[in-house]
Amino acid sequence: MITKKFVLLDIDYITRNQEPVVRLFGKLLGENEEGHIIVLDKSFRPYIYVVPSDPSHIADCNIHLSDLNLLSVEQVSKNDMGELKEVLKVTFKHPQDIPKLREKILNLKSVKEIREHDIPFYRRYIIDHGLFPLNIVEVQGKVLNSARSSQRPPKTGGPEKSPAPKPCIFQVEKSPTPLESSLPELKFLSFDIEVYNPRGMPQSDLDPIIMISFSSNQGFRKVLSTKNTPDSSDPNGSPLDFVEVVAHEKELLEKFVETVQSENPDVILGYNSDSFDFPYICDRAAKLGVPLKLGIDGSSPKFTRIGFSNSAMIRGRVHIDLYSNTRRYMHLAHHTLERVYLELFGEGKLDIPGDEIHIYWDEGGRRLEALFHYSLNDAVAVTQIGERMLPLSTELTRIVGQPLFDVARMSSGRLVEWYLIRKSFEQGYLVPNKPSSAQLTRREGKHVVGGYVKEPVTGLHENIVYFDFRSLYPSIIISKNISPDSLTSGEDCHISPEYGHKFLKEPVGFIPLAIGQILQDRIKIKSQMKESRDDYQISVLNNQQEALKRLANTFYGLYNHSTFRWYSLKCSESITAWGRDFLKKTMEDSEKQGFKPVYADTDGFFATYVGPMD
DNA sequence: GTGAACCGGGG
DNA sequence: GTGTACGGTTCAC
Repeated sequence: MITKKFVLLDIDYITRNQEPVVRLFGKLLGENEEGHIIVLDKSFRPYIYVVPSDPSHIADCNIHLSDLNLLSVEQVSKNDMGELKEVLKVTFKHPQDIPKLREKILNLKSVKEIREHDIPFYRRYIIDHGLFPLNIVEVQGKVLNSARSSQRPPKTGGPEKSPAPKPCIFQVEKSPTPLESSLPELKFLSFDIEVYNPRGMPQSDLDPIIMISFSSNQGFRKVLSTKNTPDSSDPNGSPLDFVEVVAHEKELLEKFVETVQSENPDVILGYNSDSFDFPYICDRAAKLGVPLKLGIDGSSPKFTRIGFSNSAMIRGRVHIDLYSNTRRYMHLAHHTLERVYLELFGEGKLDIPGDEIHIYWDEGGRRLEALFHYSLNDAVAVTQIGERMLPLSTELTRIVGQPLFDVARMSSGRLVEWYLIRKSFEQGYLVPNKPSSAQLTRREGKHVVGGYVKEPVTGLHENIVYFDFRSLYPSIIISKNISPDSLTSGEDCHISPEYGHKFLKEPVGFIPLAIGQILQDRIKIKSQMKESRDDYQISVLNNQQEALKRLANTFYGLYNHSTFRWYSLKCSESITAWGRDFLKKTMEDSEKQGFKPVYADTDGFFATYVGPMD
């Protein structure tokens, strides 16, 4: 058996002989290795948990299940909200059997509820195998094809470029194992398209793509264009060395594909590329008959629905639309590429008004040259923004353990949820179900009293100090053991102010345990940062601790998010009650120390220092 | 005031 | 795809 090591970039499954085959896509590591690997694993099957109506007659439940076309049913013990339960682990032949059969199973009289029936198969796979995307994975098995073919499509002119090696296809024979992780450098390629738009916003059935520009984090820069500036002796050359002229739009798209293949990036970056660039490219390529073999497996982009919008997936690579990141993490009124660039780098970006692009194009000469610069500049700006924003997403990926593609598109609440789903697996807990629409309506109707507000004392205050409580909420959850599985009606417990909700002192609840681990990891990383002398390592560690901080601070508030699987009104009310209690008590204490609070709102308060009282 | 509808960003 | 965002603002009554 051969061993291969790679960085896990992407995961999916395909169906072969009606059976699921998981594919792990990675960037190869190690001596004499380059390029990408596709690992095939045929050994994993989907499953759900079934909670019986009558635990003492769990065998009846098993009999009823045997009528369905299942692979196996097995009795297991799981912790459900602090209570140990005997449940059935029901294994199916194919992931798509689950939506087909779960209603039938739920409707069986002997079945009380079904759990973990909505975990996508690829996510289940990496959780159950202990794999983390962007970490190093080792597999043992055999190479199915290691073709290092140097064939390339017929040349259409332009500078010579070495083709990327074809991916190594590998059959797993032993379960993949994660290795000690360090983050290998990822190659990313940004791109941006320009479209001829005499009627305002372009329409993909009418308006051609005229330019595509590229920028990588390894210095590659290029603009492909279907028009040249006239002041060049060579009709195919250009006075600008980064411009490559092609004959027509079809060739432009073919060159686009070739460039992605030869640059062979791990990550593809765009700005609004989920809803503009990729849909537009796909429409034009379909119209002109250009195969968009952008994926590692030669596949074309696929669009997956996330909410009401689509996301473009390039299989085996990671396509990230930085617009979603800037909207999530930068609090600006607008998130145009120009505005975001200004905010991050403090300088303006070369800009051409969108509706004038066709004018610059038609006019040619200096105007066209400006358009070349503008287009390249956009791609370069995307690379720079990526270099600034991605480290947080890559570390969140390695902590939460979901693919970078998903992590880059998830709210921090969802990140926490997937972090907890993995923790549930590790600790033998059953994951709570997503709320039904009826539960959602009920939850949305309930409102929790917010934080304490002290109206500001008017006037100009000097010697202002701010007492910040935001970071205190995680500590409240831990110190009061606020967790749905800790709720009790017994004795010897933490009792929340105002509401009197009771929480067990022991054992540590599922959520407080998770937050505790996050905070401990963060402390450990911070001390490693102090010891390290390696700048790259320090920056990675810093991103890790930032990611952990983000996760820890997200927990507060989640108990009151209607879609959160661990939603709990009692937990939510108790946090704010203890929060108000702490805030008021600390304000009182501060007055004893010579401070005078002038304004307070939920997370903290402002005070002036007036000197010690006599 | 309140709930529904719309919008973002891209050329 | 073991699927269906989100939060802020404006609109219509």
